[in-house]
Amino acid sequence: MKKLMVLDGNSIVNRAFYGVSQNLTTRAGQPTNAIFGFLNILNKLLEEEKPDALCVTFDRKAPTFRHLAYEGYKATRKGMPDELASQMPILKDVLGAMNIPMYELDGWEADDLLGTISAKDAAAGWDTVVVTGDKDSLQLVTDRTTVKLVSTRMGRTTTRDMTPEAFQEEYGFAPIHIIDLKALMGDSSDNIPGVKGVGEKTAMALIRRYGSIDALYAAMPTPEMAPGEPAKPGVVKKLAEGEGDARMSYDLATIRTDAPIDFAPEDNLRREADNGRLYQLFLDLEFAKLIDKYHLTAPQGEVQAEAEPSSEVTCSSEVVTDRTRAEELLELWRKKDCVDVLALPSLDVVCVECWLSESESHAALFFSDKLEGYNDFLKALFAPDVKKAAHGVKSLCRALLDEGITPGGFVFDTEVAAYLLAPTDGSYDLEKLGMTYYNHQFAKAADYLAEGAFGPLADPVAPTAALLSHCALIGSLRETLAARLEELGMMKLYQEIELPLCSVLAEMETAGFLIDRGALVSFGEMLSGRIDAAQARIYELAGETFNINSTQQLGHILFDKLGLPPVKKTKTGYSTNAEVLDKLRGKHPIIEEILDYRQLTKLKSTYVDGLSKVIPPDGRIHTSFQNTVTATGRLSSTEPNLQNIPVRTELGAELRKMFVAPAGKVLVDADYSQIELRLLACMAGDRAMIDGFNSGADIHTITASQVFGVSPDEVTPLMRRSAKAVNFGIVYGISPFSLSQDIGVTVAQAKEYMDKYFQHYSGVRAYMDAVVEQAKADGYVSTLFGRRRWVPELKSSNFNTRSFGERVALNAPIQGTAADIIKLAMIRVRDRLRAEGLEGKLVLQVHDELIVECPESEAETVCQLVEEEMEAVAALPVTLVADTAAGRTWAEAH
DNA sequence: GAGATCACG
DNA sequence: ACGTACGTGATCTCT
Repeated sequence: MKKLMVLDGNSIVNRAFYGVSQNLTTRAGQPTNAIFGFLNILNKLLEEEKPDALCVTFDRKAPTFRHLAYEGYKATRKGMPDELASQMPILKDVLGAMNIPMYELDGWEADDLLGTISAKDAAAGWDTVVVTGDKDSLQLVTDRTTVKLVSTRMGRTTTRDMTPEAFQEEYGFAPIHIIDLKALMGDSSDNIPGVKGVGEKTAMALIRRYGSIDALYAAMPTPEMAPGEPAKPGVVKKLAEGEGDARMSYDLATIRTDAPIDFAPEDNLRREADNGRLYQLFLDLEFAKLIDKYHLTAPQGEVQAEAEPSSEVTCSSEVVTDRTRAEELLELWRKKDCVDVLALPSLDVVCVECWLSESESHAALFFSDKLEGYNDFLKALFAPDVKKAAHGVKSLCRALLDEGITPGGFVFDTEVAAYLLAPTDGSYDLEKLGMTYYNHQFAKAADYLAEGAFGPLADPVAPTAALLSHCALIGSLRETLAARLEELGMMKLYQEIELPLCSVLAEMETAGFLIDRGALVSFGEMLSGRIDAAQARIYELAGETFNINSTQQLGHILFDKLGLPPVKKTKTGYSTNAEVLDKLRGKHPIIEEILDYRQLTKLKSTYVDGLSKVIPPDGRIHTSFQNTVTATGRLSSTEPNLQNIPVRTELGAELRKMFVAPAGKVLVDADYSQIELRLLACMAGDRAMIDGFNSGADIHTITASQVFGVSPDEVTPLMRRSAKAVNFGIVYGISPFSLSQDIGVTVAQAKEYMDKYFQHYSGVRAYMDAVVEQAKADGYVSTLFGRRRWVPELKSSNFNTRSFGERVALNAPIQGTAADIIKLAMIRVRDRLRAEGLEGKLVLQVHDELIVECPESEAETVCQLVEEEMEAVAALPVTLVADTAAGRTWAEAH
């Protein structure tokens, strides 16, 4: 039996577009991710299926005759984003060059073409494999036609073969009856109305039972029949009223098999690609790897020379062992706009590449043990008068500061640039960026980072080659990423915030935060005593010993042995988290003990023991600030995390007394008051909320008074608490359910609070709707400073994923703008401290809070300076307010 | 390595 | 009818 594979072109290209990194582009900025993804999927399918024939269908536009039948049909489908649209003609060129037939027809959708093709195949005695990401096509499944469902998750493509058996297994009825199912439940994405009031559950049950709507309506009761058949009376009523809708929906949901196309399966037999044309296209698309994979060769003649300009580039390199030569090179570099620098974290080895002309580059390597006066060389290279690009400027600055060198002159950071362009990608190794942006596999950094890679016993050839190629890659990325930042309007954010922040962060890390080791130790001893006591009481109450840290064992004791009612389940068993235990409070004395034990062990292991491990001899804890991690633009803090030191409970807050200033100095703590809520007011342009803030009173009380319609002095603590929960929830894209959980009221009450809230803050409601709509159209959201977050989840067909996308779209601009603002404040505070010759230095940032350590004599000046700079970052309809205080310990200053 | 829990804004 | 708040990092258990 011969087999034809037909691809639903639009569906597959969409999967590819949203499944492959948004940042795959050519050097010129033409996006190529959808094409790349499409070809990968195609290759995988060909290997899997080995079909005799192959073709692709594309949509043209919504069918006009259906518009006449039902006006709303397809009206809700949005056009594709520009980044995808620009790839479509190129993709069609590529498929053309691969000699793969394409079918598209004005007024006909891919579905109908797929239906027509599989029908004609079957008539000709062929088998068909329909490949699509769209479940609509499942009705085509027959003994002759398999539908291969493609899904792309996190760059990985998975497929599922739907045969009649597999379909029956999953749905409980035959594939053709999916039409009947849709006739009842409708399909909002295709504007098929279905029967009003009948959802998926009801429809599935009915179709499983009756098979089709014809059979269902044939079984509908006459008035004299007993109630309860074929469904509950309410449903019967809806079915009866909706019969017209059901019949019309049935027609709308039916895929046609009579599209007027000339099609014969044998016209689509696999053919060799047009080598020359495909080579040129892949070259233009910068798909070097695919050229290899398809064994394409350059066409003969002039094209070849033009196609490989890189062959004319000369790269030379040298190992510098002589001071005079080093000086000579430094002098050359001082005249350049930018040189690319790659330094090992140890600073033992440095590679600098410099373009001498358009076609000639030169790299110089420096080894600490081969160049005399190496430290002076580093000092000169990293001075402000040599303009440099590097990958990970913050870490490099930190390493230099630790060597006593004050660095400057960084004009580009490829890591930070790549992060701004794709803040959800997670990591930005040079090797990975080489693949993302140039589709080329570079050597691994591990080759030169390995212990002793350049040691006396090692063969330096491989690590040196890797080092040189990465250094050159920094140069290429610098241009590619700069063009992209410019194009997306992020250059200012990059140059004025992210890049200067690198050295500020490095200084903060180097400064560190002094900790009172003695106090920490005795706090730990106290905790140990209380933990032992709590543990003994728990064993006593449980009647046996067990590992309290194991949720599994704890769940067994609580719910099986002691018979307490399980409140919630997790994937792996009973849930025993604080929320659950809180609900069980009073039901058994062991609960209180466990909560207590949890708090104590958390403090001991994460904080006392955790922090003790990272206190160096100088007594100062040096955290690492991560500036390329969060999706929103915030910083994070690791090894240790100083951004989650306890404060909310009395015992936990004890820890903040151990973060101290040295003798003669104090800590100045400044935090933004309600910055996210203020930003929400500004970005939404909500008059009521703006006025609320500008009145200077407490925002939660104001909100409560407006929402509950009482004067501010009549607001009860409960009213304020509810208003506060709504205020916070709004920023996260809350639902009434979660709000009700949070403040312990019914869902209905929570909904009422939210309705009232939106009545009074109508601008906030309008803003929330607008921001989500905009995000759906653009594929991203942005902050006031232009930082972007891509939100591909909004396109998901999965309700939960899509809802998550909506909440992200609401939250990211607010959280991200706050992050932009405090970053700018950090730069200005550092610059002012320096300009005014003060000794004070930043030691910590905790999202909306800055901590400066300074001499007692500077305390007042620094308080004022920090407050001024933090408040002056942005002039907005609601003024930014920062509260400051000074103290000997963090607890005292906060 | 994944999942559960809990510390922070 | 769904499933239920955004962003992080560290520690512990268990497979």
